[in-house]
Amino acid sequence: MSESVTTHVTTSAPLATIASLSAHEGQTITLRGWLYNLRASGKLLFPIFRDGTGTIQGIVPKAAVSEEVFETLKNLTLESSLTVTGKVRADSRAPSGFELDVESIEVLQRVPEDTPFPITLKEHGVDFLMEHRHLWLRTPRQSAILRVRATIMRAAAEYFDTNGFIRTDPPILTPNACEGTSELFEMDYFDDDKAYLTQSGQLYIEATALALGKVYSFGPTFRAEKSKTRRHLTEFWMIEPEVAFLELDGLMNLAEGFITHIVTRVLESHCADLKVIGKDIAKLEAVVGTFPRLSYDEAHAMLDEAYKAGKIEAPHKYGDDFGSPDETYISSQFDKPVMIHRYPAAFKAFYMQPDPFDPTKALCVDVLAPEGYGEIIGGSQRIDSYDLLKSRIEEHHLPLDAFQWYLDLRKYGSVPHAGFGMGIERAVAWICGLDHVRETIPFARTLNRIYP
RNA sequence: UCCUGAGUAGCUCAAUGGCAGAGCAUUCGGCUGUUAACCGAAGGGUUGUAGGUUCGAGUCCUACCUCAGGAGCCA
Repeated sequence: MSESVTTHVTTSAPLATIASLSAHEGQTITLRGWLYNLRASGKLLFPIFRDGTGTIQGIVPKAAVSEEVFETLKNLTLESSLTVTGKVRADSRAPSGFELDVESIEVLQRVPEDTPFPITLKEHGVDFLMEHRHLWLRTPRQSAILRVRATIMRAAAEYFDTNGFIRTDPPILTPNACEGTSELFEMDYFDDDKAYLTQSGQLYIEATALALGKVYSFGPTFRAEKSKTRRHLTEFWMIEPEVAFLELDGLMNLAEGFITHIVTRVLESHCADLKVIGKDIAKLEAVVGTFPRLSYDEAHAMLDEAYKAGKIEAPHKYGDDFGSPDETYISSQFDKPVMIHRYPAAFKAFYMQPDPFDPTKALCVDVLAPEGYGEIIGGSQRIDSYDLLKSRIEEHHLPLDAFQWYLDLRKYGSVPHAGFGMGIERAVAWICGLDHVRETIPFARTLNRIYP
């Protein structure tokens, strides 16, 4: 069983973090963290410590420390918590450029031998790793991903905050099934009522946009889709701007500036993390700038040519939505995100404004991430006519009384307005170059897993 | 919901229908510059579950369970 935790620290050396060690060269400092790995070569030990900011290798020659310190470290188990004091020394042999000449160590909690830390440095299967997600998070790659995620979320909010947007978060609990109940999580809401977890705050932020002009929301959303792919979670985070007096072209400019800002921020401070994760930084550097814009018709023509040239297996039928292989082909033709606009209105959401030049098309845009990561942004200009919106609600057999408040927005000073939503996890998967969105969030919720 | 694949030691995987194996992890021993260290040794098994075929099943058959990848749908 586990030994007791002691928190007293007997050293007088100043505390430091591993990420800041370059500023402490030649100094004796104390780190608080965990034992990440331990190699031994007779009377010389090479413990690797981690503290959440990085890892550092310690050097422990038997002759240089007390018998107690040497024996304690020699027999220490992986992921035991500790404080370690030593002198920071530059060393060209070290991956980070620095090593720690250990002077003393204090163990807070020693991991028992009979229950060793389950995540080893060797490979593991997906099921095992997800079952131990709470411990998997400690590995350098997973920690790096979460640091990049935090920057992406901060940069996303920052872009709107510094451009005159007001954050107005919509409710998580919603009263009615807006677009069909099959993909909604349902729950009891007192007495005889039902409530549903939100699958998008869009309708609500249309209301706040008409109150405040430029708004955005940022929070978790839920979809009970029985999707089992590398791009799907049942709970994911979405950031959604909504702007009064904005039309489709302006919306595409907004999306372009938004993504460019996020990528720029990640490149500014996460090259080391991206290297640990294994992402090709050059591919991210190519993203900054203007993005190609294709109409649905142009994208269809591109797929048509690709099929005739034998580059894709199945032909794309004009009038149908693009499938996953179609999107992958289109995005592979560019090294930047691609914006595809003006899809046929027939398979798009009821609230999308028709194109005045071709009412069979909707004024909408999807942004496809490079490298086959699929749709990261979906947005549109919204219908601003009361009569048109009402008839669309009826055509889609949606309950009119549930949308009365939404129709009110077209009754009291309606204006053109537009917005989009970006799924954070897909953006993180693309920017980090991950195989699956389950690694982009601390605890992924998927079709088959809700533990831990 | 549909299609495909996989379940064997704590983990990752081997094993023509014929003795249950390896690497890593753990424990013990060795090694003063290791980078997933290395070398030697030990312990560790209800082969996903239930039935069936067979002299004999991890292996073949049936059903079920779990997981993974994909399709559809979506961010």
